[in-house]
Amino acid sequence: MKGIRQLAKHLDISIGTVSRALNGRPDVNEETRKRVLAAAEEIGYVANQSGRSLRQGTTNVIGLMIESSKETVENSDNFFLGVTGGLQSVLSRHKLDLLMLPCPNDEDPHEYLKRMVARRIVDAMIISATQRVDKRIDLLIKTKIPFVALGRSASGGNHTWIDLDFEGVAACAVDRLVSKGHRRIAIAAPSNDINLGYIFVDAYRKSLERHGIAFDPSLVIRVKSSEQGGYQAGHEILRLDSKPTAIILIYELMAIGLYRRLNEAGIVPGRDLAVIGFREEPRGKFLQPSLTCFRMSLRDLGVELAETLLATMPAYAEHYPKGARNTIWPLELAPGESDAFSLKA
Amino acid sequence: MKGIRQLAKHLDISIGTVSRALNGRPDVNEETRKRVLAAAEEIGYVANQSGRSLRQGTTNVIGLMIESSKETVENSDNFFLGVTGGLQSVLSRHKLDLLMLPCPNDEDPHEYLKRMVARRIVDAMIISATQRVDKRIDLLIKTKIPFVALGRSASGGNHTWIDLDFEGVAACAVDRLVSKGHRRIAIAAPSNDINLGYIFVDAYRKSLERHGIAFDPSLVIRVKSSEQGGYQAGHEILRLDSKPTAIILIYELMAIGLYRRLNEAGIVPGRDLAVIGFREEPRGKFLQPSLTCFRMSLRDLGVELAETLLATMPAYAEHYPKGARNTIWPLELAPGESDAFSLKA
DNA sequence: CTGCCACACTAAAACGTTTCCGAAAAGCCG
DNA sequence: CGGCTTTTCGGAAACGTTTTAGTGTGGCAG
Repeated sequence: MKGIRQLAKHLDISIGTVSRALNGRPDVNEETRKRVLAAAEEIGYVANQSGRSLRQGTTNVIGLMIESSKETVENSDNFFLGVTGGLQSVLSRHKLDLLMLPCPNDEDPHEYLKRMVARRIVDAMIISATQRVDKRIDLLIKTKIPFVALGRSASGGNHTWIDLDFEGVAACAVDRLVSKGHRRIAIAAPSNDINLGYIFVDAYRKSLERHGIAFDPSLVIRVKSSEQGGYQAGHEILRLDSKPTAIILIYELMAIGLYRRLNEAGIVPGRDLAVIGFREEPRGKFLQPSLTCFRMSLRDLGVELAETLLATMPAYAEHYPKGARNTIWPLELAPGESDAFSLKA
Repeated sequence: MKGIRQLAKHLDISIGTVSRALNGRPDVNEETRKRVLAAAEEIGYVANQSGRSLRQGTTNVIGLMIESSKETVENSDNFFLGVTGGLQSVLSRHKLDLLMLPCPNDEDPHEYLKRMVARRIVDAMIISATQRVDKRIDLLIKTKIPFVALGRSASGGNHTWIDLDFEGVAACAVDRLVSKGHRRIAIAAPSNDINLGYIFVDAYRKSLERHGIAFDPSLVIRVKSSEQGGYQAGHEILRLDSKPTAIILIYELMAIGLYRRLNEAGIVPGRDLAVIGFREEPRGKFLQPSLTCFRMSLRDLGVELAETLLATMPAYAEHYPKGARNTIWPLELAPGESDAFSLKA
């Protein structure tokens, strides 16, 4: 005999009472509840999740879908591991566990998600790397599974999402550089296919125009968000007839490759070319020159994500008043040496 | 009506037959099987995992436990995301799915694993960051759950593990530096509390002695495996009376901080001090000077992990003959500029 | 004293699936 | 044609839990 039955037998109580005692139901004598809890602890009983979720239709598990494609791996750095800390701190308060679902890179994310959802292994989902138009969102809406997307998307009506403040970052970077006298400002970003690439460059363009600076397409360098991409960006810049005096990187790791390429050409970043990165990692300030970039707390983002998600789950919504369905997550400027010089005076 | 019942009704067949058809059992007419498969596809039926695993006692899910503590996050970089690719490529052949279980950093890993195991949500486990003596291993052995540990451990008798070839790397690095005329070789590693720190430094010491070089404790710099740690290591070196001519880093990111500190002191890495890193990342070769370090395929490691794990699972062992229970994973030297100079002649 | 209610508990149904067992049909052999 | 095996399927039990409905107390108000 196993499971709750064994526990019940051992206590000479019906299994129903044991279950209610364990789950904190009101109609059980406090005295017996204590006995049950003690016995459970002693025997080491933990409810079998399959049985429980079969009956309840709920699993107490939140899924976080991530993509493990090579591209993503290189770029995401420890983004997700950082975010999980914040996620867990909120979820654990509700006895919810977090499961990361890494989509195989040879499988269609949509199909993978479909399978995971059909299995009924999670109560709610967080999906990341949302595309401009993303079938996964329609799927989740159709199956009525609570979810929140990390990354804005145009599809599926008004679902809940959180995204980084790319516009704010681009605007702030441009403003800062312009105030130091820069007029020719390059930007390194991925292609427009990736939502982020589109948004970032668009915001950059608008900011330039706000300062009355004409948008020059040749200053938009489309490269991958990696060291390799940074190196390549440096390469592209050097080939321009009319070289920029500053460059904005969409990802902080790119600075490593950029620095390398510049050094090879005898150009000193932070003196001959101003550089601003995007998301600060510990390494940003150890580069030479240290990188001016934008700082954010991955943990806080995780907390926000979790709270937003819980607000969409009927069983938990009461504690988390439904705020804005769409959140723009701010980043803070962390000045470094890489753009310290001024062209003025 | 839902689930398999609906499907059976729709086909006017008993649910037992539907189930057997779906699961590829032999005692079902090929004709009816086709009908069932077609109908399932059309309706979009996927077996409810709770019901299935309750009955079968199996979940078709492999758990990969990772720790999301701050320290780990900073150090692991994309180690796990890289490994999952290889893991999945093997597991998916057996219709097994991979689940990452990120242990909250405020919870005891042992307790967390205990909870996850008790839930019966995974059929087997991969645990990482194993300690020198690790309670989790005893737990897994006691509960008879197939598992493989990423990282050697002394506890629990002879369980299965895979670990990187720290001895080989340390020996190779020392040999290389000595052959270039270096005699005072420093090493930056975490404390002996962490298994890795102990093994690495021990292998380093033995290699030195093999060359008849006396082990000098003052050349062992105990720091964290991060940019910050690298910076600090540089700081420590500069304070030594008798300075080393070379340094071995246990982690490639440390080079960024080390370079920074050296540059601040006017010391040029790769000319005044030879530097060898550990695991190569894309960024290693973009550093200035590019870092000599050791290369490995995270994906291949994932494949090896998966195959080793499957060999320990009775249901799959037939395809994966039980080889060595303990595997030392080799790394390959990738020469760079950081140790290119020679002290000889 | 009677009716009512709250309390604490038991018994049993239900969740969705797989699998065991048996039975019907069909084919084969003598 | 009778007995045998093989093929194919249906019925029902089983997995471990939660939850509903019901049962028997005892207290309390009328």
